[in-house]
Amino acid sequence: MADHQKPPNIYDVAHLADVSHQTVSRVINDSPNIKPSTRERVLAAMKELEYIPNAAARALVTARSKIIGILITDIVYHGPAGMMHAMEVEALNAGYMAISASVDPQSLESINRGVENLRRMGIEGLVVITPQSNSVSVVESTVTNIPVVYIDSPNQPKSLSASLDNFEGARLGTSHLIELGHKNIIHVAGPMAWFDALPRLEGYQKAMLAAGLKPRVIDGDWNIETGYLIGRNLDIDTDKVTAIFAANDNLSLGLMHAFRERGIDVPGRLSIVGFDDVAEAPYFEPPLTTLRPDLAKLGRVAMGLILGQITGESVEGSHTVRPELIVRKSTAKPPII
Amino acid sequence: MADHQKPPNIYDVAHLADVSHQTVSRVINDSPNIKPSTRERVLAAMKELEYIPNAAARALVTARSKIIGILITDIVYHGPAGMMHAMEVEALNAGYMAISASVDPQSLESINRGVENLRRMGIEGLVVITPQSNSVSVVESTVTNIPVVYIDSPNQPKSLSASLDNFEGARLGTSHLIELGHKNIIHVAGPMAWFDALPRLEGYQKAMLAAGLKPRVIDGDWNIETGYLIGRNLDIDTDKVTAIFAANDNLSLGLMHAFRERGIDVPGRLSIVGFDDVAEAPYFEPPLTTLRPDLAKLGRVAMGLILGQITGESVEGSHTVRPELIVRKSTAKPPII
DNA sequence: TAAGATTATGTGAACGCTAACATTGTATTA
DNA sequence: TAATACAATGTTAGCGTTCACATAATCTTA
Repeated sequence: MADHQKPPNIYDVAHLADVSHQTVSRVINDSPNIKPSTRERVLAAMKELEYIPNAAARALVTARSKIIGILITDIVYHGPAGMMHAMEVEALNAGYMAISASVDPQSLESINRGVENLRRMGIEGLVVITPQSNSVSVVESTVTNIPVVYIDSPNQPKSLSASLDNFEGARLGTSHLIELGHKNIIHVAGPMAWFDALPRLEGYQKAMLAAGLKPRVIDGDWNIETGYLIGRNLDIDTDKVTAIFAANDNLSLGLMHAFRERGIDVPGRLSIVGFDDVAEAPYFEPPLTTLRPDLAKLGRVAMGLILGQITGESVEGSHTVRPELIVRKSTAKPPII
Repeated sequence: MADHQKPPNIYDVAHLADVSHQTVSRVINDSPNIKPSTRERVLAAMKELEYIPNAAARALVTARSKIIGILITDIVYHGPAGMMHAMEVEALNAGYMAISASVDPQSLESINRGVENLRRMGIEGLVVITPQSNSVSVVESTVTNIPVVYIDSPNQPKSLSASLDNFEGARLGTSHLIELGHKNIIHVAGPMAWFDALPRLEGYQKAMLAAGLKPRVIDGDWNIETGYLIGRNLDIDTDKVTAIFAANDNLSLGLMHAFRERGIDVPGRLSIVGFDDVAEAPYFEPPLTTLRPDLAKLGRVAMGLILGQITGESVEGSHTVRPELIVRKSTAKPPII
């Protein structure tokens, strides 16, 4: 309540340390050719005054905000905390600050507003987390003159991207079932408006065809409820289905919930593989075999790409992070039918 | 790849619109006393040049960054996306940008660094999401001269806070069990280093005592695994335990997992109430009765408090958000033992 | 229509910092 | 010791805004 005095500036520090303001600036920026004793005097003065450099002034004169923007076009399924944190740390290590805006992927206006706000802050680069198709083009057309990196978007020649190797993950999961001896394996696919869904489908198909098996796909989305409904209606006897590769853990959870209701034993009668390895997966009933994506790594990679772009180290192509197969109790050898 | 020319400034716009730079500034800031025709000319010029106001320059001269900092001291359990999003939107509506830093609550250095980084950006206010005890004092001593609001911290007379009404939530959940006819209800508590844990315990106790029942508490933490271990070892027969109020959904999930292994029917033999209403709760086996906190609202409230502080509308005291009881299948009348 | 009030616009300075150049001090070499 | 190099520091200007003030244009009202 007492004194809301103006915060100290570089001149105040200079005055106290009895040097020019430029020398203070040099100390702040670790310039060479500063006498150690001088540096210490300045440092002491900064400490005494509790001096904090004014980011705005610096950004104004250098034309570099030291801020990276993160545009999150979907909040529920993606952009989990771990990934954000990883990105933040990566940025910080390079002297950058990360700032995020979450927008509604369905609304162009929302996306535009988000981008606009980030740009107003003077971001030097942008990471776009956009698991859905429509958002990309909007961003692409809106944001020019700063580097952009996409997470989870399909590889686009013109722009950089970091993505999960969904194809390989799906192949891995499906192969696991095939190796156990399953022949009739269904894939419950994710929504095709999402980038992740298609390569997961393709990875499944690839593995099936490679083993001489016939792929069979049921359309789904990412919701537990959908898995549940599919599970309730699925006829597993006609085609002697013994395994399901679901496009994500939610679907798996819903499926298993339905099967339990129907008295279909997992994995005795039916094996299930999910995708995502959500935190609860080990405690599903039964614990779920699934693919674990290293999202933190994905975030790090993406941030690394952006920083590389900014500092001019040209990095090319698209970078991919491979998920790991986590085998739990939801998969077993097929029953003899 | 073509022209990386310097972005246009206010003078460029002024020139094109044939007015002074100050008039452009007025248009940007919606000043009164601008002739409509002039405004339109300026607006057109801004559009043509794709002019974006330079936030740094503005922040420099106004000494207001229009940025609110959010310090997240724990990333795993809290600060879920929904809350962040709500805060962001709230800030945006007031013309502010939210910027977050996530830090390790165990490391004072990490906390300090996080605060430091935020302050360097010139934040005008700070929201601290700190469900653990130790962090608060650090922030309190470090951050002076800008308003701070705590989320989920205990009510502190000197600083503002927004928090979940854990006490009331716990009372609600316990009362639900009591109303069903349960007498021997155990509380599996959360870790006491977390602010949320104690009021949940107290709310449970209050409800029990009010009904003339004897509280019985088992120490836990927030982890599924812990719930599982407790569930495996719990003797429910000696004391004729018929219900458990767990401090969160994770514990409930672990407990139920253990009970299923042991052949203890939920809710036939044992009723369970959780806390949090995680997304998977409806698909637990059985679907979990739990308390749903409106985290988005909590975020909104907190951001509202900060903005109020900044704009000078003094808001007093601490604000609380009451969770809602969601009754599902994990609770039923007690069995006759 | 002249005086005052009000609306609309312009001018210069300042915010706090760094870049570029200028100057001084100190060490090195001939 | 003088000439030179280089290290250490200082001086000035400018980044793109808004603020405070000054001025010009227009509207009232007597």
